[in-house]
Amino acid sequence: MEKIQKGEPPVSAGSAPAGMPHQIIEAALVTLRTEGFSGTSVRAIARTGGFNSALIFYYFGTLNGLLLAALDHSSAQRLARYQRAVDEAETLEELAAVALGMYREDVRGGHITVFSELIGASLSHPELGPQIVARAEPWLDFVEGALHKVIVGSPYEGLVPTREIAYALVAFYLGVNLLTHLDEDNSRTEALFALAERLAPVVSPLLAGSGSPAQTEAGEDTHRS
Amino acid sequence: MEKIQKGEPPVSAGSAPAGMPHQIIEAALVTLRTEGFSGTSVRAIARTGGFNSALIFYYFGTLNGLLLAALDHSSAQRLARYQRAVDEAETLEELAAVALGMYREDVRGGHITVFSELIGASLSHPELGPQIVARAEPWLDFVEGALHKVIVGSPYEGLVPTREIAYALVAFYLGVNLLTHLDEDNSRTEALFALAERLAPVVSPLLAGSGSPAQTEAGEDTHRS
DNA sequence: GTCTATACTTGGATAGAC
DNA sequence: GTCTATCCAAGTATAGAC
Repeated sequence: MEKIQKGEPPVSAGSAPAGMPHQIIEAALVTLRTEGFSGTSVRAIARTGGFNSALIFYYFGTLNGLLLAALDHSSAQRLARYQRAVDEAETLEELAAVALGMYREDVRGGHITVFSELIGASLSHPELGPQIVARAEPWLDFVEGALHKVIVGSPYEGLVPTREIAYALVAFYLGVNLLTHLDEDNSRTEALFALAERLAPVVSPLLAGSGSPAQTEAGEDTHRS
Repeated sequence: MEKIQKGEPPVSAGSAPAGMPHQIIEAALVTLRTEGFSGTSVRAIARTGGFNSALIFYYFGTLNGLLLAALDHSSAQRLARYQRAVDEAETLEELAAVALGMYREDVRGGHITVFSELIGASLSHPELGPQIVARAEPWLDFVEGALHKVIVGSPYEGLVPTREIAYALVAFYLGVNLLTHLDEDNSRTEALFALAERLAPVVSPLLAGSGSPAQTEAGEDTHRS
């Protein structure tokens, strides 16, 4: 019903570049970035890539299938690259710099745009929702790993709910990207990252082990559970 | 060309409830929430509201015109209500509680969904972008005002770039809402707000005037600029 | 002021020729 | 494997009857 039945085409989401399927994925990404989700029709993608629209159904079965494959493709590439950058960073300052670099690249390349578009789309196409959630999970792991790097060894180790904070950061990153695309000049977001860079050297020594972390000095912890 | 030319209909975006136009706006909001942007066609709205689709063009000229009017309507209502709630809050703890209440209400009512949908849409319909930006501005002011309430009188007064932080908070709120709609169970976001409520009593005393704000105690400020 | 009918365009998807 | 031709559903918008 919702599966392709003809000849079992050779591609399942997230494979290596290989001829026509790869060309189609690239065309889908370009279209998604330049036309947005609602402009990304089968016909538009085919026009962008200069191939016939029937090929999309031959290789990916449905338009959504292609879109998810395209998301996997761009996601896997970026995740691997960013992971390397984070691995090399040691201090909070360096991590902030890495984040700024990621952000700039994502804005220029429109990568997050693709993700945001599909999230927006999944609001109206509920069948996409779970698929998108699954694809956000690796990014949560990624951010959580980066958090661990700066927390381990500090007095806050074990006290900070890194999962929750990772979730918050991903949400923030997504929202910033959405808002950035509305403003033609990105001055506000740039100001934000500049602020983060200015703040990092201030927060850093705290992590290095200065004082007692989560301790209410006033006797105010009335309701604990 | 892009303006209505027939009879200069009596509604311009953001007016008070009045018969048919108001009924159309309500139908548009319901459709936006239940079907998402790409499901919110003229026909779908008319079906939802039980009126003829031609009325949309009569009263609002174009579908986008209606959508923006609908956004104005829901936005103005919520802003006024939330402003009252913030006015009554005094401490950081109370503000966190207010934020949680806003969030829960926005999720249930799908208000932010509407906003997110239109932001997503403006990626593919660039002509919408500036209109959406303009409609985000009052919310920035709102959040900045709330920030001032907690900062004034603290040692951080004048040091904290409230505008940037307001921007960050709005972005975060938007991202959280997007992600929330993907997860059928909102446990993660709830955990996040619970964290904020637990954290507020910790941060609060700092604002009350404990120590020097931006001062590295370790001799580690090697690179300042 | 409100609705019916319809013109026109574009969308996803398939069948079958090459 | 790739392309042409086509079906059918849905979209925006308008003209004109009531």
